[in-house]
Amino acid sequence: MAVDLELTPKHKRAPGEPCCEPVVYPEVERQEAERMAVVAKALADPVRLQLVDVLRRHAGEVCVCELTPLFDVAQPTVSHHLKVLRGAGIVDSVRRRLWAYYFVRPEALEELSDWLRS
Amino acid sequence: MAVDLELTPKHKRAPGEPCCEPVVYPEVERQEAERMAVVAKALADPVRLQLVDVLRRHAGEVCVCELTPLFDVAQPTVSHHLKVLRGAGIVDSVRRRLWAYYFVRPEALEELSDWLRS
DNA sequence: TACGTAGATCGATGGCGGTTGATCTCGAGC
DNA sequence: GCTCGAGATCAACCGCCATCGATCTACGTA
Repeated sequence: MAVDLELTPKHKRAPGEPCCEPVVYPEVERQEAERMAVVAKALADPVRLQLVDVLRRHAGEVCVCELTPLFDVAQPTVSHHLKVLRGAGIVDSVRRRLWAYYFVRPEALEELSDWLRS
Repeated sequence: MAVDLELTPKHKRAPGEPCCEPVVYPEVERQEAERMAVVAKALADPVRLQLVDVLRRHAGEVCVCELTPLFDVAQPTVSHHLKVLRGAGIVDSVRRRLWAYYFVRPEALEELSDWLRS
């Protein structure tokens, strides 16, 4: 029936042949995909995403003592999340006197942002 | 010393007081953060990110039989990743005859994409 | 020196996630 | 009805991750 050919034109094949030619392929290379996956994984937690949101709205630095009380998690947990974000290159920090100040590195978000927008 | 006041003007306080007023806050609500975190988590794997990349470059549907050979993982693994993406609302699928066809739901990426671009 | 505080680290726990071989389901063709 | 293929599901393994109490370190102050 002609209907079959219209629905799956590429899959008429002899028995034993591979099901279809590889006509599709990813344009993003594996290395790029791995880099973006690292950033996505760092953003894959509501607390971390809100931490980045706070830091992005402040061009300068934000003291950890202002970040900790914003969330319903203990202080070691916030510290852990900030460490994960730093490990992904999304934020960095400086220590001055008693306090630690975190700030965003916007370049780290560019690749994923561009890919999502494309 | 005046230097101290310049470095941490907000942290001069009486003993026992909280370290600082909450002058910063996330603009993204927890619910939005949780929704975006779900999408980010779905993209937090190189195989899934490349799967989405392939599907986004095809306005229509792509047969699973074309997706599976693109990656160095077993068939159940690809099926699992597609299920994760479907669970996050990023893709959907239809079955016709023997084959399953997947396609992207671009709306699912909009919120995260807009937040990253903002 | 002694004490208090900011924040990072440690250790333990419980749950989630990626992977795969085996199996199951469903449709097609003989 | 039988067989075969596409793809989803199952079961199991293993490693990673979020969380938090306890502890540690560095600094400031009296």
